[in-house]
Amino acid sequence: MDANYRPELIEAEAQKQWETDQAFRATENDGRPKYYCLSMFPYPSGKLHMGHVRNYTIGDVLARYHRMKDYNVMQPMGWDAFGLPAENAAMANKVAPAAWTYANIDYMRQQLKSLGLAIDWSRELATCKPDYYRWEQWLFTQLFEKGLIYKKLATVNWDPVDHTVLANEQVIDGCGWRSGALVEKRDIPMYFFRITDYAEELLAELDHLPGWPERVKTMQRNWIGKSFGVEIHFPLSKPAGQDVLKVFTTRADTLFGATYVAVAAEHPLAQQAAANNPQLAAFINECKQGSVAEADLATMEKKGMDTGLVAYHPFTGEAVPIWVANYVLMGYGEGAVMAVPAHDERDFAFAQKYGLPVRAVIRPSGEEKGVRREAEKPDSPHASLLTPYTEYGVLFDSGDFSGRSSQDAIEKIALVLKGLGLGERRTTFRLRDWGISRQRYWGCPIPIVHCPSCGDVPVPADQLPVVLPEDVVIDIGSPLKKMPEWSNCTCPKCGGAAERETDTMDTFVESSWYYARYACPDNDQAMLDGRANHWLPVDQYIGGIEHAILHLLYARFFHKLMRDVGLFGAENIRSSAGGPLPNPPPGGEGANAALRAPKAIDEPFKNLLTQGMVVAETYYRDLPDGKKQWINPAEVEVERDAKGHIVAAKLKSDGLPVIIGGIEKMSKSKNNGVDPQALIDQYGADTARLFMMFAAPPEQSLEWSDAGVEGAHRFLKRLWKAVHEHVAMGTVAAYSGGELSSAQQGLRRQLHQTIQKVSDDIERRQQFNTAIAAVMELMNALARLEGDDAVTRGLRQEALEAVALMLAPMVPHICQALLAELKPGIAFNQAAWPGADTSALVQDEIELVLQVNGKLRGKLVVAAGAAKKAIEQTALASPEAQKHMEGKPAKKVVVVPGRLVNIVV
RNA sequence: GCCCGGGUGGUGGAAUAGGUAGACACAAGGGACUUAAAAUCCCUCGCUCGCAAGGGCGUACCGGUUCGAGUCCGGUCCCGGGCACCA
Repeated sequence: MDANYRPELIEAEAQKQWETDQAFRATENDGRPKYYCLSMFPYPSGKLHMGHVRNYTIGDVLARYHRMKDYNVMQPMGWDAFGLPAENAAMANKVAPAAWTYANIDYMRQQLKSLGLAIDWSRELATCKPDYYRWEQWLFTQLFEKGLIYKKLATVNWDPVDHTVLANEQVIDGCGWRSGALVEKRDIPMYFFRITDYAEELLAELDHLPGWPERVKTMQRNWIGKSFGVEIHFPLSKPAGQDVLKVFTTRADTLFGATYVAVAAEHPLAQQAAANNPQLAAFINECKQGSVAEADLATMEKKGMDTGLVAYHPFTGEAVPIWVANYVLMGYGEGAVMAVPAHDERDFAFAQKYGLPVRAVIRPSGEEKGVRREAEKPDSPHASLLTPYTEYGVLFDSGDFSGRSSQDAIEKIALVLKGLGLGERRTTFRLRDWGISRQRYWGCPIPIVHCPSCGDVPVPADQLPVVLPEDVVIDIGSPLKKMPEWSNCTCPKCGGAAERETDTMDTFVESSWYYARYACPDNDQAMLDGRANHWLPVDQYIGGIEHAILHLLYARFFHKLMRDVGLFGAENIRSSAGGPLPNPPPGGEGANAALRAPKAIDEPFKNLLTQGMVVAETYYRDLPDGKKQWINPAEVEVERDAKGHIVAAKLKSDGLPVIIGGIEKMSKSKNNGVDPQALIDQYGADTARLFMMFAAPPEQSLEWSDAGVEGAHRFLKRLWKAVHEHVAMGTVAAYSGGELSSAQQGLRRQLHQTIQKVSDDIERRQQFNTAIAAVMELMNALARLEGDDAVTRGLRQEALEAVALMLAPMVPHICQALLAELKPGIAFNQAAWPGADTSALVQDEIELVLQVNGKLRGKLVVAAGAAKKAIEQTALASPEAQKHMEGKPAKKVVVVPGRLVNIVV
């Protein structure tokens, strides 16, 4: 055995062996229980970043741990290969997106391999390859036939200079990132998935996902946003051209406080009023400026204008003005809201700004009386209302409904409105249908042919895939729209001249089903086969918390779509290409979960671990053109104050100051990434893995610092040295029984406690930093164990074997090498996880904490099985207790078994 | 703006069901070894009063519940994630 730890040698050797042995290949015909461990696949952006290293190490620890626990583990890897960055890179470097992407994949695959991940590479897939997206197109045509996909107008960011649609991230302060032009909203036709048909099920199934973090489920619930409200019709006068103006509200109890109605700029009423009102037309035009992102809409200044039209209150018949407001969105509900300034923050601010009346109709209910400000008293003049009262309460000034509670009034008002034909109860969802059309090139072509006589015709299965041409030149806009040789075709239905759809799909579509395709990536006859039934659901999914809503919701939705197309049924073993579909379930798509397949197949991810982000300090300098030059932390030297806080920073190369930009997620745009390759090259993969797992628990965000890496590396060196020194004295069998001194007994107890803790930390808590800390403590204790007698050496052998096994999921290369020295001939990949010897855990005396009035005053040693009463006596008699009780009698004595005694005087 | 998290020593973090706050590391300081340095090993290390023994304070801030609160409840501030075309 080499006296020195040489990661570059042992890692290369171990990886080579795993590759020749095909050690991580997963097969279905295996008697053991399956464990499908999946980390979110990477976008091939160029090289791995720290977030990847963290994500894949976490996944690998869990995969390797379960492998040692005798599960049939499948851990695949692939590439989320379509997307915007490839087009940007193409423009910047004059390379085709495909070539750029494939080169990145090759580089990053080699990087992943150098991390020593237990991946079954035979299942690798890339979403930009026709043999993958072909099935996405096939599913699209199936859903299209079933009516689960439809076309409608949707609003996008339009760059009027570049004549192109911009992604939200390409809009900076309302302007196009390249052209700098003021962005406009524009309506274009797009295809939509009817995710709202599944809203009920997507919501309800969250209650059956105990393996998901509560916060993710909460976020999804809020996103789906089921709300019970009332649709209210405000009658219109004849010139308005319509009979009623429909609004939706969850607060029908405030109806008598409605003092105006606000409609979206795109609302037909607004359009109509603008026809002979140039000022209004100008305002509506102004509303068209800016991005479509909700964060921008919600934070912009609330503006509005009176249309001059009025609607009539459904109960009082009073005329209320109709305003156009930029905060009302056409896409939500009816594109119109009733405004109740007295009981809604936003309406209140708007009314204040434009001098609209405020009419209070809800006051706090009895028990809360007197808590509220004077201004909210029912008899105070409305003008003095300082803040709106937005809680539920009791109605007043509300006709027959006065005196009712809010909840009661909502029911009653809905009922009366219904009787009048002026509204009814309605359940709505915040969730909107998923628009998937993208006016971009580097994505999966939408398999639709536009025929002048047949309309939108899905491409038949035998003509799939619609292949995306890869040899193209990119400038602004999609080249597909300028390639008649690609888009001209014949109609599959009538054979006449037709044109292909030139939009591609949202890249979230590819990532919504890749987890299933890993089961059978080689099947060229069907999207999925029986192997998907074997492996699904994913037992453990690991990925960034930033995917908590969109990706995870879309993947859940797709799972249900695939189920309802019959891909998980018994019949899915036959070719699904071109085959007949099972009948759609009766009564709509979302309504009949009970009629469907067993629960297990309703959700794709059984357990979810959301890792926090890897963040780092950012630094920049302002450039003369107003832009920022971001500087990598590696090029910056920081100055700290006496307390260690960063006070100033300067560039190493010129010594001049740079601006500290705060801590942010590592990203290319902020140039604050730390290249993991340098770390791996210098210290080896095991050090990188160990540091990543030790620095923070997986769910927390991890602030990067180079300093800790050294420590991780030193620990591995100490571990290597400890094994080397032990092995150099000759082989010895692990301790298996016999008399032990109390120090030996103590060490052996710690060893088996550590085994217990590490198992629990990895399996249940998924908190690897404390598992590693426990092993470090054990190693520190082992270093203090003196003696070279046979028993001590046997004990050391037992401990070192266990340490090598316990650390194997985190640092597999070194553990394989150490185990080979400790137990020559052992097959590392068949090594089993160690079990704790419970007989070693027994203690006959335990230490308790002694408190007087909740303050720590001393310690007590009592027999392990001592009765509460006896412990109480011992505690009261102890000198520490006597001293701090100052002669006063004990009012109460709290004994927490195994923990503490608290004497209250 | 809305939804979801987080805030503990100089730093990363620990405290798992309300029960010893600071495990394990990093950095720093001191020492040993060395001609010297690196490496390695040993010691100190929340703040504060005290020669010491031993006190007091302390988990962003304010208040509450409890014998006991980093942990639970109410409010405030700050930081991060998401907001439907970044992935």
